[in-house]
Amino acid sequence: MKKQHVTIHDIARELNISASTVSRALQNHPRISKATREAVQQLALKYNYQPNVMASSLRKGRSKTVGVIVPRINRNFFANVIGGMEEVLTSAGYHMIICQTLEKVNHEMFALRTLVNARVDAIIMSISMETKDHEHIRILVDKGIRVFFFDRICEEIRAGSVAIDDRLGAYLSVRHLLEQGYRNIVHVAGADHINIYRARKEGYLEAIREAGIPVRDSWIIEESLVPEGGKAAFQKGMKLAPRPDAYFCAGDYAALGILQEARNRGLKVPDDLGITGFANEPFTEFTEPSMTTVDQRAGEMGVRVADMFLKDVDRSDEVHSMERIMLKPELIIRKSSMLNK
Amino acid sequence: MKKQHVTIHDIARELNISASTVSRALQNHPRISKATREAVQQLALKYNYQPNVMASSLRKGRSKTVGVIVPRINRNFFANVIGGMEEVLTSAGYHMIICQTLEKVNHEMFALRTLVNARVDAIIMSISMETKDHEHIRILVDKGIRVFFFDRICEEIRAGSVAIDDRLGAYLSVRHLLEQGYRNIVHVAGADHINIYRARKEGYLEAIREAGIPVRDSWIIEESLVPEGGKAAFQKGMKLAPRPDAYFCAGDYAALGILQEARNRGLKVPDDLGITGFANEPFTEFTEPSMTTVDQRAGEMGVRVADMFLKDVDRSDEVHSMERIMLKPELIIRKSSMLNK
DNA sequence: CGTTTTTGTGCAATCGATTGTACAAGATTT
DNA sequence: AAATCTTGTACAATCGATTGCACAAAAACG
Repeated sequence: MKKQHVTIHDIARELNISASTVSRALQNHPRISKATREAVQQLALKYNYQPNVMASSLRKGRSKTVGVIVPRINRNFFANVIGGMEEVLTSAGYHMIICQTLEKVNHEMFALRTLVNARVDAIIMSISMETKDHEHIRILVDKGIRVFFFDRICEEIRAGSVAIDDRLGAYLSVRHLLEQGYRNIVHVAGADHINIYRARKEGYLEAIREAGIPVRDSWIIEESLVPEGGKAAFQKGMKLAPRPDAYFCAGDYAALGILQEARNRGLKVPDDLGITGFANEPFTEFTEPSMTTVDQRAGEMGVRVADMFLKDVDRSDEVHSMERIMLKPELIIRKSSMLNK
Repeated sequence: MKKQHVTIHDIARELNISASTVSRALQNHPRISKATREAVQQLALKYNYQPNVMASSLRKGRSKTVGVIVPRINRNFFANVIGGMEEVLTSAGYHMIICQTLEKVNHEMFALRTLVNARVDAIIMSISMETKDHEHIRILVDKGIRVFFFDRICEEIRAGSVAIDDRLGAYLSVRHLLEQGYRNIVHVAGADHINIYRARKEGYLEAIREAGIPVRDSWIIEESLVPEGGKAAFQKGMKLAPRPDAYFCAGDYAALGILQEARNRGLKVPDDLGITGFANEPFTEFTEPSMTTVDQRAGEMGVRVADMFLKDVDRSDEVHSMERIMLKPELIIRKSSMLNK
């Protein structure tokens, strides 16, 4: 096991110059003579010198690291966002430290603390399901820590964010159902305190109103957006009058539950029942029938929020941006909503 | 914007003691009097003191950070492994820096360099598809950098690893097909230089041999394990005699391609054709018919490899472990392979 | 009571890179 | 030729935490 790392001091010693000269030579400082500069750079290359990031970070007060907080890494959407961020950040010389909250607010607070503690240059996050109060985030923003949100953003806090237009996505989806001829459309909604679910509900309402259909509160069923939630919603839907002929779900997994339950009850999709989901989870392409859903452009979202951070980094600390980007969602029409009339 | 961080010097000044005493007090050094210790700890609490990780890392020569290299973060399997690692590492006070190779060997080399450069305490990786030569990894191991592999391990290098028993998984899957009465089983294989695909092929061969069926090379079709690869394999299969009655695919996406192509050709699954995949991708549960596959225990794999690292960290540098853990895969039997004879 | 041991704390160096300032030698100006 | 400017480099402080060593004061010992 050899000495692990070459330092500027090693190079300095070998060339009989000072470490500061080496440091400057490596940065192409104009005051360093061409001869010295070249000698240093050559030797650095020869020894494959790599600056110690920790030392440099300590001195410069920035770590070239971005903290990322997501509810779950293994959720397709988040994994895709992270993938997008990674490509951008890595090529800009940044690292990502990733934490998951598992939807718990105390995990979220812990993650924030450790990231601040690690002196990350920014935190990019999507808030947990449990997070209703945002004080723990606001405190950091007030301290001058750069925070960016994606997807599940927090409107009360002055911070940059990237999300898709959930309202539009929902609106397009419901309008599509209406165009197909479905009339009695139930909305299986997510928790109302999360902005994205609220926006989806609003998009639903907008489309329904626009079609001149009266809005009935009992047609909005809030459930956990998992297959079981979908099944529960289906049960509740069975008791409604008139009988629903379509379900617009705020999540694909809930839509899947509806699909399964409909099959169990002998209802044919899409003929007896139209179903649309939200998120374009990979499985939606392969269900029988394949499922209409809304793509959230996860990869692009990651790229955009990472870009936003990078643009911001270069500015002075005082003008921390708070641009709010909204991506257009894409309605993916598949068989579960195609009435061939 | 307030001063961002409290340091031991701030605490020292306030208590009129030296920074070194503060440092020791915080570490519960026995030489520090109870009175001082308590005063320091109280003040630290009051100001919410958090040690500067970079400073401490620089001094101690370890960063409390683990580098993770995966082909793609957004692949379900890898996202799950990472999720498992995260839970273990975070609660042990470690961070994860994540890099993806996108299956490119030059990305892999770049990631290794930046991670070494970031002074991570270990690198946990799954090698890229393109990686055939392992010198760039061996060099690091020889330098004393701790490397652990998971899933796509590199047998030539002395390093700890966690993988599932791919051979067994394949064997169980093919034996299951045989038990169901399928005889002419084609194997859609992955790239042979990747250990896991080789192992799956061997498992297939073992089951076939055990059943007393002659092994025919043309029945092993190497393809890219995506739906299109599956379709291509299906085409090739159509030309074989006798006609295959089942496909064991080294990946779920290829199995999906076969399923789709079979449907296009009017073949009924599982009656006319049995299909099994590998990986237990989420969608396999929802295809029609649902797909038999092998679960790779991704989350557990992440937990185990992270644990292996943690156990190793505490030991002296000289006895770097190279335990090789093999997890038992789980055959998930679903409809695509259930001949109800 | 003098000597040894223990206890509690501070000093200063260290990790490696960065950067303001100083300073000498050479180049340019007047 | 003296004064000024430019060029090239080194010194030393800094970022914040850690740690070997020194040393004084207190305690324990013979």
